[in-house]
Amino acid sequence: MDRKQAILQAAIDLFAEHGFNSTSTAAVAKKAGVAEGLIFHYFKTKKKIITHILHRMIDDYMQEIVPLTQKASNGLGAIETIIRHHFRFSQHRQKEFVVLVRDLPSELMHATNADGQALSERQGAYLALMENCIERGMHDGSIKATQAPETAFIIHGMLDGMCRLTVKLGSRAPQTEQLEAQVIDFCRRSLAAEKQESRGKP
Amino acid sequence: MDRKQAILQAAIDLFAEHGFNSTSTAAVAKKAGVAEGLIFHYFKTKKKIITHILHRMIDDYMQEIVPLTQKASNGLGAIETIIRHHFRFSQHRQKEFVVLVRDLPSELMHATNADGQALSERQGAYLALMENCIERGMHDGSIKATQAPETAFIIHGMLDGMCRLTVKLGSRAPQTEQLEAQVIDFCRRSLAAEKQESRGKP
Amino acid sequence: MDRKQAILQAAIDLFAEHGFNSTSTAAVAKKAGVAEGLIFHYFKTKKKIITHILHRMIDDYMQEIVPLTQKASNGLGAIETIIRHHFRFSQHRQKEFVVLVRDLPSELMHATNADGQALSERQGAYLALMENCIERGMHDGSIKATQAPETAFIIHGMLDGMCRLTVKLGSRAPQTEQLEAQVIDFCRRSLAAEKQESRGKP
Amino acid sequence: MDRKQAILQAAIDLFAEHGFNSTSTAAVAKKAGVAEGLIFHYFKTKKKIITHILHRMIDDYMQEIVPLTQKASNGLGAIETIIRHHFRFSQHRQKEFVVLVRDLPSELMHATNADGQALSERQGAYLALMENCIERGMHDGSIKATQAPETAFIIHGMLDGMCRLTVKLGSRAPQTEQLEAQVIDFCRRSLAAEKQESRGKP
DNA sequence: CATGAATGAGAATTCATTCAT
DNA sequence: TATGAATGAATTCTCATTCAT
Repeated sequence: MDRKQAILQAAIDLFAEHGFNSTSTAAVAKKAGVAEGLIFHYFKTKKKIITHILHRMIDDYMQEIVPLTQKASNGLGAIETIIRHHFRFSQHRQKEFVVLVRDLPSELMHATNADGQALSERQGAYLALMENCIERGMHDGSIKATQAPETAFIIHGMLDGMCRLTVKLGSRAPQTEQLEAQVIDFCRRSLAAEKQESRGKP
Repeated sequence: MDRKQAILQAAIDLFAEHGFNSTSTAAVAKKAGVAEGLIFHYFKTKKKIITHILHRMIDDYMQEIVPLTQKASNGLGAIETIIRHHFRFSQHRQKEFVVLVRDLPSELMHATNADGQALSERQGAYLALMENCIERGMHDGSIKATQAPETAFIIHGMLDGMCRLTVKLGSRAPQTEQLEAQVIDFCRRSLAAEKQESRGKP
Repeated sequence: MDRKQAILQAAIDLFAEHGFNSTSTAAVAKKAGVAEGLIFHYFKTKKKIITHILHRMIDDYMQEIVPLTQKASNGLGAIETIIRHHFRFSQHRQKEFVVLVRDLPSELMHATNADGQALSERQGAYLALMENCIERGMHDGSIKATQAPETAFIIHGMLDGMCRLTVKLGSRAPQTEQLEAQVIDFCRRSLAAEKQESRGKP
Repeated sequence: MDRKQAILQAAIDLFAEHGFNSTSTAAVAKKAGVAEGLIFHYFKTKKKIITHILHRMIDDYMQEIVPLTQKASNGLGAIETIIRHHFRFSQHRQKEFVVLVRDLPSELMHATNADGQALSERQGAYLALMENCIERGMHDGSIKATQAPETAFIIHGMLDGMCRLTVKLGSRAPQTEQLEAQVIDFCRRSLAAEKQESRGKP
């Protein structure tokens, strides 16, 4: 009902399908059923439409994930929680996620403007969260000794990269459920601390 | 000297710096020191410039990596080789790699056109190579039992995703050398088969 | 005053003088005193400008001619009416007529696109009207027995061809009034049924 | 074999199919199997290709038709000969004829340049020939009293206009043979002098 | 005679954005 | 808040023509 929401939804649909650059504000207006001028009344520029979408999504993501990691029993569990949540979220808000992986880098993330900086910060917050979980795991003994920043970088890259691959490959990408299980297994094996008591014992 | 190469080099530089969409053919021509028309004389369309660049790079990549994996002593070693080669190659042909991770997905990989399809195929070939190495590792006992396609997808996603993150984060990304070591360790731990001596014991 | 009409008028003038292909949209905009973009705001493509002009003219033509033929006392009179109206109309809307005979065939009438098809249909309607008049004349005894489609084709070709010749020859073409009289005479002699007094005699 | 002829033939084919303006010299060169530069070696400009084609065709036309009209038994027969020859010629050299009716007027016949003038002259010669035949017919009693220039204009327009209509309508145009018979009948009835003595006599 | 690389002047379109209503 | 006419700069691409080889 809200015209502003109609614009946002139309933008998400079109950006996901054709990409940010290939979607004109005229097309968004038409799909939303409003005059083109109204878009600029609400958002000032075209770029601010997509940054609005992405900010909102990332904020929602973080707001959900932070308490979840806190509830996790230990650091390794928190990482697993992050992965599980990532899959659930990227399913649930699929189109917005496609917008994110399609168009984030191309020209938005040049930290020269305020919007780019805001996105950079959120990116950094996400990496920091993961680092914290890893460090927590090293303290509580669930995660083996490792370099937290690099490891966070690896896992973040993995999740992001798989999203892009999924978009690229379309139907030729693996099934989500099986993939999720494999990813958790893959990371668990890498991260889990050795259970030393079993070795030492006769 | 060769005008065609000059155009390609200018395109790589500019696409890497500003992105494909934000680079005009006029800018490429100017940087290459040729008339704009010459670009179309050689490449017909703007899109064909970038696909030419990417095809060439991916072909070089594959031509190098395939023999290297064959020389590896076992499947796990082959995967390690792929990862090492990936880091070396992405350093060596940095700008082209940036072009790849910035702009590949956005509108090029819609398999509706011939160029998009060619890129899809190469993508598939790369995944297939990785799958083969994983299966080889499962046969020779170096890699634990796992689902090859999903695992290949994970590692491919990881390598690709880290490249993008590197571009996004710029100087805030981890050092390449340390990252490479961590990635290899991360994957080895996940993939390596359990040591068999424990099993053999009574 | 109306910007759209200004564009149309400028287009008619320029298309008539230089031909469709040799007239740039920039020239039309300049002559109309509007920004070039406005042309595309209203007409989407350059081709649609000319098809709009021609559709409008042909529709006006048909709307005028159909009732006139109905008022004619017999079939032969209807044909004469068509010819007279043709001359009047082509004088009155001279420039549009020049656009029609200059540029209609070249690339517009390829029935591959919607615009071309619409023009084709109108062409067909005009031929059908003439055929009807001829058949009507054969029924009411004013026109001799003949093949209506071929005869319609001949007269249509004649009117169209003379227009083109007029454009080509410029001042060396015959005077309109004398030509009109001659054309009517030419067609009357061809079409008129034999005088009946010889039949009526004992 | 002759490269020049190959260029001409390729040009005729392409101009007939796509029109003069929509055919690039590159396309002509490709179809002719020669380098683009060679076209300009032989013809200097693109326009001169089409004028060469049309001049040659019109000259051939006139060279054939003049002796034929001289052989005709009277003026009316000469006109019939012209019409018959027109149909035969336009069948025999169909593609060149299509080039003529498609593209002649649009921009070539501006008598501002030498080529345009040459075409104008040939046009005039053709009209003069027809006028002569009509006057001859009026002298020898085969053609009724009429204005020769206007009548020549009508018949020329008719033949030209039907050609264009044929191109426009494609398969929906009448069959050539039936059309030819009708056209001759149409013109004969208009032109033929009344045979008054035969009626009056017992 | 023959090539085809190279040019550069347009051409049609697109589109984000502004602004009067 | 809402419209959509209007702008004008930018963009990709076309193409006849030239020229060194």
